[in-house]
Amino acid sequence: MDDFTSQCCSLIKKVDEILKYNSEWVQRYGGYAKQILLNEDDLKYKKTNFNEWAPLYLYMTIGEAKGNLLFSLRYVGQDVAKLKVDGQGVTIATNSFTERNMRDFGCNIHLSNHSWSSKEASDFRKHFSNKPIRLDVSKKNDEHRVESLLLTEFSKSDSKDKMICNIQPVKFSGIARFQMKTPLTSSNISNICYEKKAGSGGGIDIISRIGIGRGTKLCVMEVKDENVAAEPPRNAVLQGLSYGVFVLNLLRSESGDLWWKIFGFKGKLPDSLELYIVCTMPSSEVNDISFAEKVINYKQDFFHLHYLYFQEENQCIKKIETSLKQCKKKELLNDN
DNA sequence: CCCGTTCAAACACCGACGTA
DNA sequence: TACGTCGGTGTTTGAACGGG
Repeated sequence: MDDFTSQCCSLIKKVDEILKYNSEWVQRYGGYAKQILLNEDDLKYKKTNFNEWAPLYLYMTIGEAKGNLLFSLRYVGQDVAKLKVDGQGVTIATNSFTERNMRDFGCNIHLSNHSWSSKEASDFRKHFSNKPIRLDVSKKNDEHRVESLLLTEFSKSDSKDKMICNIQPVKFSGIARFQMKTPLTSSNISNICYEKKAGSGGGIDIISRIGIGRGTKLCVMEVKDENVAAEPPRNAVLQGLSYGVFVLNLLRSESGDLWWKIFGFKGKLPDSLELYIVCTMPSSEVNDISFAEKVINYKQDFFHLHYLYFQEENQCIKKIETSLKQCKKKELLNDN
């Protein structure tokens, strides 16, 4: 076993112990799952009342999905408004985002429960469809922006202008983008902590389904907005792996079959899972591919390690280099 | 501002594909 | 073989666009 693999194994063991020692998540996440599934039909119905209009995308937190079913509307991954659907129809409110909308996107439209079909709401959508330049120079939100670009790319259902195929992001009820929160903080790999407070743990950047047909696999992607020596790809793999250990524990917990459903699978939870862990970051001059296709056994399940290096251009993902073979386009496979 | 036109999103259906 | 999931195609619907 090479050094990196043994580093992975000791990390898996450590996270496994943390989750065993702090078992309160089992009940907590079981409760989330029941509430989210109870709300599923309501959420789908609410969505039939309006269209998602690029480049504004619908998001929902776990809290919103299990509670009030407010949609978050985001531009380049940043909250710009909340949508509410009730007996009165669809309404949009910018409430606490107004100031940042002005500061970051030059948007001076203030909405407080305006109708989705009102002139004001239409002007608001139009402002963002003109692709406003981010006025804020700090790159604080760049990871959210990059995540959003990747989600838009992976969500495409037409392979003609899709960089890679057979990948679809997991969304609540197939509708709202979300971040799968974990009870772990893993941003510092050498100091993984447990978080009891709901919503305070680290989130899985992108959780997606990969493959075609019955054997479609779940995939945890750890996204970085930079590919620099201080945060090398291997660290992203380790961070993704720590979240992966949580996902497998969740799927093997008493609410595992419910979460399998939430992740968008219609069939039975498999007896043995293959969970893909993908380091997802911008291409560098020499991309680290040393960990590609490593398989690590964990109880009855398996982790598969992969990379996905991308280039962007003009707010779009333009080129992807990946070890995910099942995602490669046919014409590219035949070229070899 | 209204209303017909145009365009993009959503939907319904089904074939391809890969797995149990 | 049966089944689950992605994506292709054609149609419907929601919202933008533009002329008057």
